[in-house]
Amino acid sequence: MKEYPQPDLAAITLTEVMHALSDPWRVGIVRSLLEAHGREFACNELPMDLSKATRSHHIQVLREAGLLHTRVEGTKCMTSLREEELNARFPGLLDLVLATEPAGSDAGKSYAR
Amino acid sequence: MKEYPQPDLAAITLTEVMHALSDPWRVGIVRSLLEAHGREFACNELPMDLSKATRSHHIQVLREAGLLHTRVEGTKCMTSLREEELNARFPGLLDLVLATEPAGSDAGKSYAR
DNA sequence: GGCAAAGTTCGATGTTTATCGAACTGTGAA
DNA sequence: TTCACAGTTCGATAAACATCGAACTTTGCC
Repeated sequence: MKEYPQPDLAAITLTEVMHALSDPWRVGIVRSLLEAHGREFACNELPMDLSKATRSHHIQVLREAGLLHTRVEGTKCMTSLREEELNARFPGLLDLVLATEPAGSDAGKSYAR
Repeated sequence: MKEYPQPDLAAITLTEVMHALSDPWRVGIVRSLLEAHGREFACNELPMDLSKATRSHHIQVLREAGLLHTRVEGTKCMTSLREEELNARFPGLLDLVLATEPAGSDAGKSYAR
């Protein structure tokens, strides 16, 4: 598979990270990863009702904004949160995501739009 | 002039507020208001190199996302940050804006793109 | 080799967005 | 009332974005 270049977090602006988090699906992904406490996810493990292409797109946006790390493992690509780095560069950001309850707070497994 | 309806912050999602802050001009406005420590600004006091129409647009986006309060005073409209409410609803958000230095950190008075 | 599984890339499409100038609306003052 | 000032609203335009199905690429496995 491909290589996954990781941007240097120092070069990411607040605006860019905010843009990455301005989509409900993407906030949902970050929240899931936060709640999973370090566990990695394969793309299609994320319970989103979207096509493969769109899912891949959202993960790419998050990766390019410095939020995600992706490791290739066989045919899968395991994705995790760059938690420590993010806490250093944008202190309070992840806490905010975790503390702010999702829009449709009835949602259980799969993300609400 | 018009009335300025204020949304209830409880109804604003994290995604919406993130979207409002996903533009460099708008982050600049919020940062200015934060640094001004409670002082109100008239629209055209904000040192942005944009047309009146665009400036008005950005302020509207921020207002509709619950970030700004606008008070009519004569022909001007004085704008301020809903600081306390925001700290209650999105704890850490404004600290984050304040703590994260602007992109072009050489910028002095007027906002960098 | 042949095949399935997991992602990515490639158009295409429809929606949203930022931006502007121009026209409009109130307000206050001469 | 006439004028200027501060904002808003209205097209219009160009760029960015979300979304999908289809085609493609890698990898692992039989």
